[in-house]
Amino acid sequence: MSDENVPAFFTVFNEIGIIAQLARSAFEAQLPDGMILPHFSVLNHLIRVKDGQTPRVLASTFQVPKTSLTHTLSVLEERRLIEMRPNPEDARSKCVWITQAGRQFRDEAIATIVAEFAPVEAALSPDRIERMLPDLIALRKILDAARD
Amino acid sequence: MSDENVPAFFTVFNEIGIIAQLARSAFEAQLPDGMILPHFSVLNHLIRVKDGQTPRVLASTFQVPKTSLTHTLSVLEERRLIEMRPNPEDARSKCVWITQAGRQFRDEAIATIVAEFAPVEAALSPDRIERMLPDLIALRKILDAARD
DNA sequence: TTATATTGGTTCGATATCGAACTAGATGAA
DNA sequence: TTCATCTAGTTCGATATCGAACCAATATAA
Repeated sequence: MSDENVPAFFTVFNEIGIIAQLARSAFEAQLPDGMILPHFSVLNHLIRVKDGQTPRVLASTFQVPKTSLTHTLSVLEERRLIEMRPNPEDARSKCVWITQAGRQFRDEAIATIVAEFAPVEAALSPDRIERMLPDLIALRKILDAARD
Repeated sequence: MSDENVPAFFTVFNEIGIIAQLARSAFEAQLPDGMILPHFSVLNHLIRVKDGQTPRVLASTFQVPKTSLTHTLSVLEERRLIEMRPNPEDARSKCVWITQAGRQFRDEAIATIVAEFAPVEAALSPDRIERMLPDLIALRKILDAARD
């Protein structure tokens, strides 16, 4: 099969995959030892959206299997960055609450990473960012809708 | 810290991360059991660029630690999709060659995945793809240049 | 009501990732 | 030369991912 038969949008996904990997590496290099992007992402989500959500809801939000999330949450709980409390509405379930230490961790991580990414920010024209964002959001929604 | 202090381009990286994850899941769902994206990526690279390269070069191309690549290559070799031969120019080193079965595997994977992604392709206007690609490439180059 | 099916979460096992330490071969300086 | 240093690749150990099987609780149907 020659490459002409490969649709052009595969190149887009390829570039996106490379960017995601590079950005993730740079991001994680600034996190303390043993902390990785999913740990940060959960804390960030609990603050930006809301805490008190169940692991089930979080797993579906992040598009990961619930077993993966169990593990991520156990690390965060171990480090006292979240608390797991019983769900008053369903005895099978739990609710995930961020702690004060968790908020502080997330804020400090952002401050560190914003500083680390300053050269990247400087190299990026605001035009480009504004131009890309709507297309990226549209693409994400299309992919999300295509999931079975 | 309030969200206004988070630079706008973080949103771009966030969207890119989500898209990469969704695309990867959809992609891997079409691969045979036990095969994942890195396996395909190596085969694809060996065909699209060239084979006979050393693991060292491949690791640096894919931006992964050499230990990760050792593992990926061992799976591909186990499945007879690549062959590792001594490097005639350096007795420490090896060269990675794709087999006929490897070529066939890659071609079939692409055919399957192109079919699977047809709905996504249909939902994406060619305009959008063309508009995004140059910006994505520019962003990737900026990130790549920012690596230590 | 009671039996069955479904759901939220964990445990387990298999594979992936990746840093540290190691081995063998290459390179370079004395 | 020869000895120290560097480099390519593997091994090892620790953690991450994720599907299958499991348990407990809820929802549904008879």
